[in-house]
Amino acid sequence: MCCMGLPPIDLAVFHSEGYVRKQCRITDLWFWSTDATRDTCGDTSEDEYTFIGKPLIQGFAMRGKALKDAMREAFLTFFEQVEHTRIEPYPVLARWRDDIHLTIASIADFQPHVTSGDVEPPANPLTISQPCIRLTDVDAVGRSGRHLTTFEMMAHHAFNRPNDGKLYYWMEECVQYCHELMTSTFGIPAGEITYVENPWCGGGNAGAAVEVIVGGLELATLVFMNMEEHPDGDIELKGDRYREMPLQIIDTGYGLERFCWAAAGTPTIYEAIYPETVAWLKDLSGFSTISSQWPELNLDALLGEMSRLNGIMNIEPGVDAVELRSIFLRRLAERGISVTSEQFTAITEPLAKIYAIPDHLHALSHMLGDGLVPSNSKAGYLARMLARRTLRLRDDLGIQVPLAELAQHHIAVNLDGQSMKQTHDGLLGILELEEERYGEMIRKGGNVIVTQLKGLAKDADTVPDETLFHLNDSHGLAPDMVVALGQNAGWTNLQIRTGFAAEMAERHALIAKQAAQAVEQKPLVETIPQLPSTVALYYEDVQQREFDASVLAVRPLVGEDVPEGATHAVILDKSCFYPEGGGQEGDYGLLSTDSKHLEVLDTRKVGGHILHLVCGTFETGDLVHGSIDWNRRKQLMDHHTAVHIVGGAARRVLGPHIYQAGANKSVESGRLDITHFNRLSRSDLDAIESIANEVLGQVQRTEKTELNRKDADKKYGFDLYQGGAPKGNSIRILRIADHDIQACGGTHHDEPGQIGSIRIVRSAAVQDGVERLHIVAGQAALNYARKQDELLRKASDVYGIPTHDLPKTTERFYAEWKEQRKTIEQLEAEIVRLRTSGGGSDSSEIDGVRIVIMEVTGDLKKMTKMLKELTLDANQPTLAVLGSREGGGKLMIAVTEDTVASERYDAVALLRTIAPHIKGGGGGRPTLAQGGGSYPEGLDEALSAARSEVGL
RNA sequence: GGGCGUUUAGCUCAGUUGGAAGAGUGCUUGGUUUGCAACCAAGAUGUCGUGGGUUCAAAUCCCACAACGUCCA
Repeated sequence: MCCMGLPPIDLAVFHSEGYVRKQCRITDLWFWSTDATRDTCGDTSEDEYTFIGKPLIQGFAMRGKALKDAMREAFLTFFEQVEHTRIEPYPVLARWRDDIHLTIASIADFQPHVTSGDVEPPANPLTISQPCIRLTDVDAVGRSGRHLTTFEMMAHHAFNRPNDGKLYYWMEECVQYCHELMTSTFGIPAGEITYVENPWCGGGNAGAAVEVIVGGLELATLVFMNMEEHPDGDIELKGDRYREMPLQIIDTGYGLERFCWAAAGTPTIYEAIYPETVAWLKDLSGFSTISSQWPELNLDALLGEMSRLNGIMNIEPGVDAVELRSIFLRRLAERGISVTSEQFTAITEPLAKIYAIPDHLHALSHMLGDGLVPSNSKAGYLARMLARRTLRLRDDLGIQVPLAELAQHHIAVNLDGQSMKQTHDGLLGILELEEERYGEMIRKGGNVIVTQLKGLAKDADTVPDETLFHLNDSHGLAPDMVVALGQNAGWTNLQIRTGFAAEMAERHALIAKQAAQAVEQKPLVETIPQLPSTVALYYEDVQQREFDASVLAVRPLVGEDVPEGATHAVILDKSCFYPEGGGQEGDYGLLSTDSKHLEVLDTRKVGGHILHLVCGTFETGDLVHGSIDWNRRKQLMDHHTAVHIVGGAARRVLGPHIYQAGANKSVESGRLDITHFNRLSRSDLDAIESIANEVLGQVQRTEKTELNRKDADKKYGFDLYQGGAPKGNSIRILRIADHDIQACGGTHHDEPGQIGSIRIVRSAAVQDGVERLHIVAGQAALNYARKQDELLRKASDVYGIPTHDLPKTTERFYAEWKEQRKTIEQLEAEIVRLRTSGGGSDSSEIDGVRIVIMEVTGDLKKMTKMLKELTLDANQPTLAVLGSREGGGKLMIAVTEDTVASERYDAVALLRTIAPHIKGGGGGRPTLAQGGGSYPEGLDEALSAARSEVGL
């Protein structure tokens, strides 16, 4: 993280408050402290937490939600008093971004468009308390005493543009605000604060930064982001080159929960922010009875020391648990806390789980509250992972409370009054479903484990690594679950090999790294010269079909993804050809001059230019007349507007979590992918379809407006970006009454009624948590209906019945077919019996073995049935040779097992001798051989060869 | 977005090297029992997910599709 090479941060505020600049003897970082003798920066392996049992922030006696609320309010109020505008937090699902799923910091709200300078911030300067979720340290939550997956980042931001004379404040004022907040609002003595200079870089940006350390805990970071990565940059940091950027951003982050902890002085952060849930879970899990076994043990002292130790020990992930325990025991003993290994385990293990649960519930409630649907990919997977972790923690603790009930309790206590997009019942319903699916996984897992372990000796003590990897990756069974379930199933000595967890994590990291290598796509044309952007006529009038324009450039096509026959891209000064985008396919049509007509095979967009893909060229400066294939365009518009209407209808029928996960509109049909936690039934589809068609009649006109992003966000929120995050500052918004409002660059009908009708043909699961609706509208709907009719007609014509009798008749035919097939099999067997039992020419006997050599009809399957009749009766030792002329000739030979017949005859050897007569081969077991050939005419010879072979 | 797995009787699942589709449970009938549970005996139930391919022969090998599940980004 550290990038050296920046000048010292020497501010007047430091000097006036009595701070001196020193270098840390452990980290080498420069820091400011009022204590001239201090030689560590405050955040090192030698700086212990000093606030545990001795709160450093005064005046906040409450705990839990009340503490967080008070702390947040104090922070925001302070910055409002110094001219910052308070803004509402953004969702934890970062739907305005396509590079991250979750909001990981307050600055994430303003990336990438505000931080790049393209979009105005909602206020400037501003203050916010942004709920964030980071899952990278999920393993440490509960164990370390301080890690959280979900936290609020309190912040003050300023976006300066010194070139435009817009300078709000920079380092000096920023640190001054911070210092005043810490010392006056929160009453922290200046001597307890160290300001550490530690430059920051990440995500293509960099800048000087100051960490604010209080009592060994980093409470805040102040970043002065003023550089961006650039190959020609004149500042080198950590091997990358940076240059100054026009925007200079104050990016701060104050950890709300850490402030709460420093104010409460509790042994761990969890007791400060989730005291009710922790107490409840202790109760439910019977923790108090465990800890009361040892009345001589001071639990608070133990936990406090644990947190202090955790704070200074940088525990690498994957450190062996046994080793870690011995380190802790040794160091606790050094501090005068005597605890046995048994006591340590009995107390810390359940407690770590109790602490993690409210944290996970908090993150989960935020995510689901924002309308996320759990699934097995993308952001949904993160929610499922948290839900399953919580369930396992709960099960490990032996708590028998449904997940939904835990969440309900958590929300009532910790998230009261929080506005959520998802309904309360919807959220609990999703959790019930998740618990059901988890239970199902465990149940199936038991079977899978037994099957996988079958080859393993019952007294084995380890499971092969490959088996553990496989069970984890393919069946979701974590190694410790495998061991536990395996022990129940009889492998009582099983244990997890030391160091296995770390190896599995490494292996996953390696796989992820390999997968990260992106495939670069070749551009459509080599270069586009400096030209004005093409004027898009289709926005002014979606009905316009013809236009005149002049040719600005013609470029040969080089990309691979071009329509067949297209050789060149024509760029015009204006066009009403819609280029492929937003899931809507490009227009086709014609470009012509007086002497030349070129068919437009597809239309694309590169930058601000519309590329008409044609076979042939024009001269630059030619005046062309363009006309679009209107039937195609009309159909594409039908589907596009219909997709929006169906999306709105689905939201009304299924709930607020319905979000567009993708869409495509072609001439044949429209496709809409929506997020939902269950498969859709036909009656769901019917309900959506009905509402969609009602909208066609009710909404007279669609409303198309263009807003800048700041106003669009404010007016409509982030549901606008269902079709993906748009790039520019200007956003086109399509509003279909209150039914559906989206940012969309496609072409849409002014009057929805022009679509005619909408049919939802079917739904398919494109991935877990995402349903794909296939939609036909307008002419395509009519075509679809006709095609369906035709299918029905053709099917019923086969039977010669009216179409409404089709289901009944088909059912009857199928039942009869099954029955008759059975009868035929029985009859065939009967024929064989008759031909062989009567002692006819097909059957004879040699020394107590019945010999049956005969030609039959049928394939190998039927012949097998016949052979069964002949050779399965041990009381009648038999050698049977059957031949058929089907499919090039088939031969099958069987002898009754474990009888004199099988002793005397070898079916495979006999087959090999006679098969050449039908020019074939085959094989099998000594009691059953089968083969085939390519010369059915030789069957008679083959059978007589068999006769002479056995001596008939 | 990438990886992996599963799909066989109503249900839960076996099926080894490609060579005669199985078990447990449930079901039907009969027996035993005061009744239930249990037990004994006999029996029925299969588009081996769908569609192609390889092969004399495919539940098994290959390809595509579908449904379901799972790990990771």
